[in-house]
Amino acid sequence: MAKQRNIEAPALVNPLEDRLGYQLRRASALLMAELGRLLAPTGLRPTEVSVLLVIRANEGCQQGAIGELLGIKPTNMVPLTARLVKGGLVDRGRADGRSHALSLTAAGRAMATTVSRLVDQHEAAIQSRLDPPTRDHLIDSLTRLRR
Amino acid sequence: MAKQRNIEAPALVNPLEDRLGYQLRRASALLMAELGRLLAPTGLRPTEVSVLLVIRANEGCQQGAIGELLGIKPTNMVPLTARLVKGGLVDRGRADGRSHALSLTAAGRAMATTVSRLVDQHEAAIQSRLDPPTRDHLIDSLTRLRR
DNA sequence: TATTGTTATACTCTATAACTATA
DNA sequence: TATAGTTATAGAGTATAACAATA
Repeated sequence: MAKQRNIEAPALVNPLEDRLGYQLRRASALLMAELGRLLAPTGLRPTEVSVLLVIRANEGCQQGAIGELLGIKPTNMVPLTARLVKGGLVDRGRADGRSHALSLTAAGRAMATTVSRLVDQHEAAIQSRLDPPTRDHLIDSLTRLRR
Repeated sequence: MAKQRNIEAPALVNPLEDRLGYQLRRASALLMAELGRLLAPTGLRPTEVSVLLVIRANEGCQQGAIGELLGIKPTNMVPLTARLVKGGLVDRGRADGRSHALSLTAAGRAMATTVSRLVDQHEAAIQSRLDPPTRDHLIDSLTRLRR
């Protein structure tokens, strides 16, 4: 006799499907995981990469300013920048007795080029799932959502 | 003499502004934090709430099926459901010697009503920042992004 | 006194590996 | 042998509180 299986196995109703918060969370988690895998060979995590790219765009900026820009608390910026400094990617100059002026080392600039390319590659992969005007509208909506 | 301050204080350039992954992550983090604060008085976290609502919509479903629906690994479903059972919100019946049939207790049903209302309230708050057609388009795009 | 960064610590969510019990 | 659930553990990211050093 046949095994009578899977007749309604994946037939669960998802009551969260039409929630923006839920879809946002799922999509974000998926993309961050993808990006994480893409960045893994560089030894950097997505958050570290974001800090590295902000420093490249703002040579000599302060640690706290980066955190403010990226929504990372001062407390959490400490191990983040420490790891970049330890990895030889970032220099911690002195701006002031109490603040650091962060800049990229030569290795940091090379790494920034590499990871920037990987991020571009990931964005391109996303675009293959979404037509360009939809992508732009999406970015616009998300930015507006955050104010 | 005036203190000559803040002349270029918040003037950092954000090179990630036009990245979908970045905006998605920031928006998601913001919304989840908001929802978390809104849910705090109930003693439940966002993830637990999502499980509770899935059980309400699928009485008697299995633990693993919920995880599959929500993208939560079996390993992580364990403490999640354990906490709901311990809180008297969920009953773990037996479906099979090896699987559990999850259902809501009376308290669980009441709690589901409460948190469902809070989630609705949060979604409404989001909508006030986004016109309805934009919201619908956003949900559609996010859902499509995930396939 | 306010600012910048730091330490210590805890929480939430997720991830891997190895295991038990049942089918 | 495959399936459902579990245990132990680690990691990434974020949070609060208390503190030191400098301005």
